[in-house]
Amino acid sequence: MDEAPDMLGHNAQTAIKGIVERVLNVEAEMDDLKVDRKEIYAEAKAFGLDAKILRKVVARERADKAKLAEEEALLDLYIAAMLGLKS
Amino acid sequence: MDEAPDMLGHNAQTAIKGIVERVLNVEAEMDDLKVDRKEIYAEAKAFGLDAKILRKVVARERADKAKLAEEEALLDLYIAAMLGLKS
Amino acid sequence: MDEAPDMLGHNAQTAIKGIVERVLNVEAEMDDLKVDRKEIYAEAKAFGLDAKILRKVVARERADKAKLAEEEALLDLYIAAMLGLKS
Amino acid sequence: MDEAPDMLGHNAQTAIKGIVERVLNVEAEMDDLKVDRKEIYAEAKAFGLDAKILRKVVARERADKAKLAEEEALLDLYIAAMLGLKS
DNA sequence: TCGGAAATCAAGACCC
DNA sequence: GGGTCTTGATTTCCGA
Repeated sequence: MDEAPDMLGHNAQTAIKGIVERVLNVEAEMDDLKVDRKEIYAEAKAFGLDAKILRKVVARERADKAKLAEEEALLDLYIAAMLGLKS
Repeated sequence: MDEAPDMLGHNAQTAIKGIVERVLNVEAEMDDLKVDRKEIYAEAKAFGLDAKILRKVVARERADKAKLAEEEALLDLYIAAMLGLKS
Repeated sequence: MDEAPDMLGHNAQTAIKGIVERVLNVEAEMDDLKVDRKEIYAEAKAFGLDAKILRKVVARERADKAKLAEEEALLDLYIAAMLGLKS
Repeated sequence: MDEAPDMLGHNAQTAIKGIVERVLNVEAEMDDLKVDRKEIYAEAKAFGLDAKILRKVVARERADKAKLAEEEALLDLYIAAMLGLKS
Protein backbone atom coordinates (compact mmCIF):
# COMPACT_ATOMS: atom_id res chain seq x y z
CA MET A 1 0.00 0.00 0.00
CA ASP A 2 2.96 2.28 0.12
CA GLU A 3 4.05 2.12 -3.46
CA ALA A 4 2.88 5.06 -5.49
CA PRO A 5 0.42 4.19 -8.21
CA ASP A 6 2.34 5.30 -11.26
CA MET A 7 -0.83 6.11 -13.09
CA LEU A 8 -0.55 9.54 -11.58
CA GLY A 9 1.74 11.92 -13.45
CA HIS A 10 4.89 13.09 -11.75
CA ASN A 11 3.49 16.53 -11.56
CA ALA A 12 0.47 15.34 -9.67
CA GLN A 13 2.59 13.22 -7.35
CA THR A 14 4.89 16.09 -6.58
CA ALA A 15 1.99 18.44 -6.05
CA ILE A 16 0.24 16.02 -3.70
CA LYS A 17 3.39 15.47 -1.71
CA GLY A 18 3.95 19.20 -1.39
CA ILE A 19 0.39 19.93 -0.41
CA VAL A 20 0.32 17.25 2.24
CA GLU A 21 3.63 18.38 3.62
CA ARG A 22 2.52 21.99 3.89
CA VAL A 23 -0.74 21.09 5.57
CA LEU A 24 1.10 18.89 8.03
CA ASN A 25 3.40 21.76 8.88
CA VAL A 26 0.53 24.15 9.41
CA GLU A 27 -1.28 21.65 11.59
CA ALA A 28 1.86 21.03 13.60
CA GLU A 29 1.99 24.74 14.35
CA MET A 30 -1.65 24.63 15.32
CA ASP A 31 -0.92 21.80 17.71
CA ASP A 32 1.81 23.85 19.31
CA LEU A 33 -0.57 26.72 19.80
CA LYS A 34 -3.12 24.41 21.35
CA VAL A 35 -0.50 23.32 23.81
CA ASP A 36 0.27 26.95 24.55
CA ARG A 37 -3.35 27.70 25.20
CA LYS A 38 -3.73 24.70 27.44
CA GLU A 39 -0.74 25.83 29.42
CA ILE A 40 -2.18 29.28 29.82
CA TYR A 41 -5.39 27.86 31.21
CA ALA A 42 -3.45 25.57 33.50
CA GLU A 43 -1.52 28.55 34.74
CA ALA A 44 -4.77 30.40 35.34
CA LYS A 45 -6.13 27.47 37.26
CA ALA A 46 -3.02 27.32 39.39
CA PHE A 47 -3.63 30.97 40.11
CA GLY A 48 -7.04 30.09 41.43
CA LEU A 49 -9.06 31.18 38.42
CA ASP A 50 -11.95 29.23 36.96
CA ALA A 51 -10.96 28.08 33.50
CA LYS A 52 -14.52 27.47 32.47
CA ILE A 53 -15.48 31.07 33.14
CA LEU A 54 -12.34 32.31 31.46
CA ARG A 55 -13.27 30.38 28.34
CA LYS A 56 -16.61 32.13 28.31
CA VAL A 57 -14.93 35.49 28.66
CA VAL A 58 -12.59 34.71 25.79
CA ALA A 59 -15.46 33.53 23.64
CA ARG A 60 -17.35 36.73 24.34
CA GLU A 61 -14.34 38.85 23.50
CA ARG A 62 -13.91 37.04 20.24
CA ALA A 63 -17.55 37.49 19.38
CA ASP A 64 -17.25 41.19 20.13
CA LYS A 65 -14.23 41.56 17.93
CA ALA A 66 -15.94 39.66 15.14
CA LYS A 67 -18.90 41.94 15.47
CA LEU A 68 -16.73 44.99 15.25
CA ALA A 69 -15.02 43.67 12.16
CA GLU A 70 -18.38 42.94 10.63
CA GLU A 71 -19.63 46.45 11.33
CA GLU A 72 -16.44 47.80 9.88
CA ALA A 73 -17.03 45.82 6.71
CA LEU A 74 -20.60 46.99 6.56
CA LEU A 75 -19.47 50.55 6.97
CA ASP A 76 -17.03 50.14 4.12
CA LEU A 77 -19.84 48.76 2.05
CA TYR A 78 -22.02 51.77 2.77
CA ILE A 79 -19.22 54.14 1.96
CA ALA A 80 -18.54 52.38 -1.30
CA ALA A 81 -22.24 52.50 -2.13
CA MET A 82 -22.41 56.19 -1.44
CA LEU A 83 -19.38 56.90 -3.47
CA GLY A 84 -20.88 54.83 -6.26
CA LEU A 85 -24.01 56.96 -6.23
CA LYS A 86 -21.98 60.03 -6.88
CA SER A 87 -20.35 58.82 -10.03
CA MET B 1 -19.40 32.54 41.98
CA ASP B 2 -20.58 33.67 45.36
CA GLU B 3 -19.09 37.09 45.31
CA ALA B 4 -19.91 40.09 43.22
CA PRO B 5 -17.54 40.83 40.31
CA ASP B 6 -16.23 44.03 41.76
CA MET B 7 -15.03 42.25 44.82
CA LEU B 8 -12.15 40.76 42.91
CA GLY B 9 -8.79 42.06 44.04
CA HIS B 10 -6.64 44.05 41.68
CA ASN B 11 -4.30 41.13 41.41
CA ALA B 12 -7.06 38.87 40.22
CA GLN B 13 -8.32 41.48 37.79
CA THR B 14 -4.88 41.98 36.36
CA ALA B 15 -4.33 38.25 36.11
CA ILE B 16 -7.64 37.69 34.34
CA LYS B 17 -6.97 40.47 31.92
CA GLY B 18 -3.54 39.06 31.14
CA ILE B 19 -4.79 35.52 30.73
CA VAL B 20 -7.61 36.52 28.42
CA GLU B 21 -5.29 38.66 26.38
CA ARG B 22 -2.78 35.89 25.94
CA VAL B 23 -5.42 33.36 24.96
CA LEU B 24 -6.85 35.79 22.45
CA ASN B 25 -3.44 36.22 20.91
CA VAL B 26 -2.90 32.50 20.65
CA GLU B 27 -6.30 31.99 19.10
CA ALA B 28 -5.69 34.77 16.63
CA GLU B 29 -2.59 32.93 15.49
CA MET B 30 -4.61 29.76 15.20
CA ASP B 31 -7.13 31.56 13.04
CA ASP B 32 -4.35 32.69 10.75
CA LEU B 33 -3.14 29.13 10.42
CA LYS B 34 -6.63 27.95 9.62
CA VAL B 35 -6.75 30.50 6.84
CA ASP B 36 -3.42 29.23 5.60
CA ARG B 37 -4.63 25.68 5.54
CA LYS B 38 -7.80 26.61 3.76
CA GLU B 39 -5.78 28.41 1.15
CA ILE B 40 -3.58 25.39 0.64
CA TYR B 41 -6.59 23.20 0.02
CA ALA B 42 -8.06 25.78 -2.32
CA GLU B 43 -4.80 25.81 -4.20
CA ALA B 44 -4.85 22.04 -4.42
CA LYS B 45 -8.38 22.09 -5.71
CA ALA B 46 -7.43 24.63 -8.36
CA PHE B 47 -4.68 22.22 -9.32
CA GLY B 48 -7.31 19.56 -9.90
CA LEU B 49 -6.76 17.59 -6.73
CA ASP B 50 -9.55 16.20 -4.62
CA ALA B 51 -9.49 18.01 -1.29
CA LYS B 52 -11.53 15.33 0.40
CA ILE B 53 -8.96 12.68 -0.37
CA LEU B 54 -6.10 15.00 0.53
CA ARG B 55 -7.67 15.50 3.92
CA LYS B 56 -7.78 11.75 4.36
CA VAL B 57 -4.13 11.45 3.43
CA VAL B 58 -3.18 14.16 5.88
CA ALA B 59 -5.26 12.54 8.58
CA ARG B 60 -3.52 9.25 7.96
CA GLU B 61 -0.09 10.81 8.16
CA ARG B 62 -0.98 12.42 11.43
CA ALA B 63 -2.44 9.19 12.77
CA ASP B 64 0.75 7.36 11.86
CA LYS B 65 2.86 9.89 13.70
CA ALA B 66 0.57 9.78 16.69
CA LYS B 67 0.78 6.01 16.65
CA LEU B 68 4.54 6.15 16.88
CA ALA B 69 4.30 8.37 19.93
CA GLU B 70 1.80 6.00 21.42
CA GLU B 71 4.09 3.04 20.85
CA GLU B 72 6.66 4.86 22.93
CA ALA B 73 4.17 5.44 25.69
CA LEU B 74 3.01 1.85 25.64
CA LEU B 75 6.56 0.65 25.78
CA ASP B 76 7.17 2.84 28.80
CA LEU B 77 4.08 1.39 30.36
CA TYR B 78 5.30 -2.15 29.77
CA ILE B 79 8.65 -1.33 31.27
CA ALA B 80 7.03 0.24 34.28
CA ALA B 81 4.84 -2.81 34.70
CA MET B 82 7.80 -5.16 34.54
CA LEU B 83 9.73 -3.13 37.02
CA GLY B 84 6.64 -3.17 39.17
CA LEU B 85 6.63 -6.95 39.08
CA LYS B 86 10.04 -7.01 40.67
CA SER B 87 9.08 -5.14 43.77
CA MET C 1 -39.59 26.81 22.27
CA ASP C 2 -42.09 29.50 21.49
CA GLU C 3 -45.13 27.71 22.73
CA ALA C 4 -46.12 26.62 26.17
CA PRO C 5 -45.60 22.96 27.05
CA ASP C 6 -49.27 22.16 27.41
CA MET C 7 -49.94 23.25 23.88
CA LEU C 8 -48.38 20.09 22.56
CA GLY C 9 -50.83 17.80 20.88
CA HIS C 10 -51.51 14.40 22.34
CA ASN C 11 -49.66 12.80 19.51
CA ALA C 12 -46.55 14.75 20.29
CA GLN C 13 -46.87 14.03 23.98
CA THR C 14 -47.23 10.34 23.35
CA ALA C 15 -44.31 10.35 20.96
CA ILE C 16 -42.08 12.17 23.41
CA LYS C 17 -43.01 9.81 26.20
CA GLY C 18 -42.25 6.83 24.01
CA ILE C 19 -38.95 8.19 22.80
CA VAL C 20 -37.75 9.05 26.27
CA GLU C 21 -38.81 5.69 27.56
CA ARG C 22 -36.93 3.85 24.85
CA VAL C 23 -33.78 5.88 25.34
CA LEU C 24 -33.92 5.27 29.07
CA ASN C 25 -34.16 1.55 28.44
CA VAL C 26 -31.20 1.59 26.10
CA GLU C 27 -29.12 3.59 28.53
CA ALA C 28 -30.05 1.28 31.36
CA GLU C 29 -28.66 -1.59 29.31
CA MET C 30 -25.54 0.41 28.69
CA ASP C 31 -25.14 0.95 32.41
CA ASP C 32 -25.39 -2.77 32.97
CA LEU C 33 -22.67 -3.37 30.43
CA LYS C 34 -20.48 -0.79 32.09
CA VAL C 35 -20.88 -2.68 35.34
CA ASP C 36 -19.96 -5.87 33.53
CA ARG C 37 -16.83 -4.33 32.13
CA LYS C 38 -15.83 -2.95 35.46
CA GLU C 39 -16.24 -6.39 37.00
CA ILE C 40 -14.08 -7.94 34.33
CA TYR C 41 -11.28 -5.49 35.05
CA ALA C 42 -11.67 -6.06 38.78
CA GLU C 43 -11.37 -9.76 38.15
CA ALA C 44 -8.25 -9.22 36.08
CA LYS C 45 -6.75 -7.10 38.80
CA ALA C 46 -7.47 -9.81 41.35
CA PHE C 47 -5.64 -12.15 39.01
CA GLY C 48 -2.61 -9.92 39.23
CA LEU C 49 -2.98 -8.20 35.90
CA ASP C 50 -2.45 -4.51 35.33
CA ALA C 51 -5.79 -2.99 34.39
CA LYS C 52 -4.16 0.07 32.91
CA ILE C 53 -2.24 -1.96 30.40
CA LEU C 54 -5.20 -4.17 29.67
CA ARG C 55 -7.20 -1.08 28.77
CA LYS C 56 -4.45 -0.07 26.39
CA VAL C 57 -4.50 -3.48 24.78
CA VAL C 58 -8.27 -3.35 24.38
CA ALA C 59 -8.06 0.15 22.95
CA ARG C 60 -5.47 -1.00 20.46
CA GLU C 61 -7.59 -3.93 19.36
CA ARG C 62 -10.52 -1.64 18.81
CA ALA C 63 -8.40 0.84 16.91
CA ASP C 64 -7.12 -1.92 14.67
CA LYS C 65 -10.62 -3.03 13.85
CA ALA C 66 -11.69 0.53 13.19
CA LYS C 67 -8.69 0.96 10.94
CA LEU C 68 -9.79 -1.94 8.80
CA ALA C 69 -13.18 -0.33 8.32
CA GLU C 70 -11.48 2.92 7.45
CA GLU C 71 -9.30 1.22 4.84
CA GLU C 72 -12.48 0.07 3.18
CA ALA C 73 -13.85 3.60 3.19
CA LEU C 74 -10.64 5.04 1.81
CA LEU C 75 -10.57 2.47 -0.92
CA ASP C 76 -14.12 3.37 -1.87
CA LEU C 77 -13.06 6.97 -1.96
CA TYR C 78 -10.17 6.22 -4.27
CA ILE C 79 -12.41 4.24 -6.57
CA ALA C 80 -14.94 7.03 -6.65
CA ALA C 81 -12.19 9.52 -7.43
CA MET C 82 -10.88 7.40 -10.29
CA LEU C 83 -14.31 6.94 -11.75
CA GLY C 84 -14.78 10.67 -11.42
CA LEU C 85 -11.65 11.24 -13.47
CA LYS C 86 -13.23 9.41 -16.38
CA SER C 87 -16.24 11.62 -16.70
CA MET D 1 5.49 -6.80 17.68
CA ASP D 2 2.89 -9.49 17.28
CA GLU D 3 4.79 -12.38 18.77
CA ALA D 4 3.89 -13.07 22.35
CA PRO D 5 6.69 -12.44 24.80
CA ASP D 6 7.12 -15.91 26.24
CA MET D 7 8.32 -14.53 29.50
CA LEU D 8 4.70 -14.50 30.57
CA GLY D 9 3.40 -17.80 31.83
CA HIS D 10 0.79 -19.62 29.81
CA ASN D 11 -1.71 -18.99 32.52
CA ALA D 12 -1.17 -15.30 32.34
CA GLN D 13 -1.31 -15.31 28.56
CA THR D 14 -4.54 -17.24 28.54
CA ALA D 15 -6.01 -15.01 31.19
CA ILE D 16 -5.07 -11.85 29.32
CA LYS D 17 -6.48 -13.17 26.09
CA GLY D 18 -9.72 -14.09 27.79
CA ILE D 19 -10.06 -10.78 29.58
CA VAL D 20 -9.43 -8.77 26.46
CA GLU D 21 -11.86 -10.88 24.51
CA ARG D 22 -14.60 -10.45 27.06
CA VAL D 23 -14.11 -6.71 27.30
CA LEU D 24 -14.20 -6.43 23.54
CA ASN D 25 -17.48 -8.29 23.47
CA VAL D 26 -19.00 -6.08 26.11
CA GLU D 27 -17.85 -2.96 24.30
CA ALA D 28 -19.22 -4.27 21.02
CA GLU D 29 -22.60 -4.58 22.70
CA MET D 30 -22.25 -1.07 23.99
CA ASP D 31 -21.54 0.15 20.50
CA ASP D 32 -24.70 -1.55 19.28
CA LEU D 33 -26.69 0.19 21.94
CA LYS D 34 -25.19 3.51 20.97
CA VAL D 35 -26.33 2.91 17.45
CA ASP D 36 -29.78 2.08 18.75
CA ARG D 37 -29.94 5.28 20.72
CA LYS D 38 -28.78 7.31 17.79
CA GLU D 39 -31.49 5.77 15.66
CA ILE D 40 -34.11 6.60 18.24
CA TYR D 41 -33.06 10.24 18.25
CA ALA D 42 -33.02 10.27 14.46
CA GLU D 43 -36.51 8.89 14.49
CA ALA D 44 -37.58 11.58 16.93
CA LYS D 45 -36.08 14.22 14.73
CA ALA D 46 -37.91 12.86 11.71
CA PHE D 47 -41.06 13.15 13.80
CA GLY D 48 -40.33 16.82 14.28
CA LEU D 49 -39.00 16.63 17.82
CA ASP D 50 -35.95 18.50 19.04
CA ALA D 51 -33.25 15.98 19.93
CA LYS D 52 -31.40 18.42 22.08
CA ILE D 53 -34.38 18.99 24.32
CA LEU D 54 -35.10 15.28 24.42
CA ARG D 55 -31.60 14.66 25.65
CA LYS D 56 -32.19 17.06 28.48
CA VAL D 57 -35.42 15.34 29.39
CA VAL D 58 -33.70 11.96 29.42
CA ALA D 59 -30.87 13.32 31.55
CA ARG D 60 -33.36 14.72 34.01
CA GLU D 61 -35.23 11.44 34.19
CA ARG D 62 -32.03 9.58 34.85
CA ALA D 63 -31.09 12.00 37.58
CA ASP D 64 -34.49 11.55 39.16
CA LYS D 65 -34.20 7.80 39.11
CA ALA D 66 -30.73 7.96 40.57
CA LYS D 67 -32.04 10.16 43.33
CA LEU D 68 -34.83 7.74 44.09
CA ALA D 69 -32.39 4.86 44.24
CA GLU D 70 -30.20 6.85 46.56
CA GLU D 71 -33.06 7.64 48.87
CA GLU D 72 -34.04 4.02 48.79
CA ALA D 73 -30.55 3.05 49.84
CA LEU D 74 -30.58 5.63 52.60
CA LEU D 75 -33.89 4.29 53.78
CA ASP D 76 -32.48 0.81 53.92
CA LEU D 77 -29.58 2.14 55.90
CA TYR D 78 -31.90 3.75 58.41
CA ILE D 79 -33.92 0.59 58.72
CA ALA D 80 -30.82 -1.46 59.25
CA ALA D 81 -29.65 1.01 61.87
CA MET D 82 -32.92 0.83 63.71
CA LEU D 83 -32.95 -2.91 63.62
CA GLY D 84 -29.42 -2.86 64.90
CA LEU D 85 -30.46 -0.78 67.87
CA LYS D 86 -33.00 -3.37 68.88
CA SER D 87 -30.66 -6.26 69.11
C1' DT E 1 -29.03 27.55 -0.19
C1' DC E 2 -29.99 23.78 2.35
C1' DG E 3 -28.81 19.55 4.15
C1' DG E 4 -25.86 16.28 5.61
C1' DA E 5 -20.86 15.01 6.78
C1' DA E 6 -16.65 16.20 9.06
C1' DA E 7 -13.55 18.70 12.17
C1' DT E 8 -13.06 21.33 16.38
C1' DC E 9 -14.20 22.49 20.88
C1' DA E 10 -16.18 22.14 25.47
C1' DA E 11 -18.30 19.14 28.98
C1' DG E 12 -19.05 15.09 31.56
C1' DA E 13 -17.57 10.53 33.15
C1' DC E 14 -14.42 7.57 34.85
C1' DC E 15 -10.35 6.03 37.25
C1' DC E 16 -6.93 6.71 40.50
C1' DG F 1 -10.28 15.84 43.87
C1' DG F 2 -7.33 15.92 39.88
C1' DG F 3 -6.18 14.26 35.42
C1' DT F 4 -7.35 11.90 31.50
C1' DC F 5 -10.32 10.29 28.20
C1' DT F 6 -14.60 9.54 26.13
C1' DT F 7 -18.82 11.76 24.60
C1' DG F 8 -21.80 15.39 23.10
C1' DA F 9 -22.49 20.07 20.98
C1' DT F 10 -21.07 23.47 17.95
C1' DT F 11 -19.25 25.07 13.93
C1' DT F 12 -17.63 24.41 9.36
C1' DC F 13 -17.41 22.72 4.90
C1' DC F 14 -18.90 20.46 0.74
C1' DG F 15 -22.27 18.68 -2.56
C1' DA F 16 -26.94 18.57 -4.43
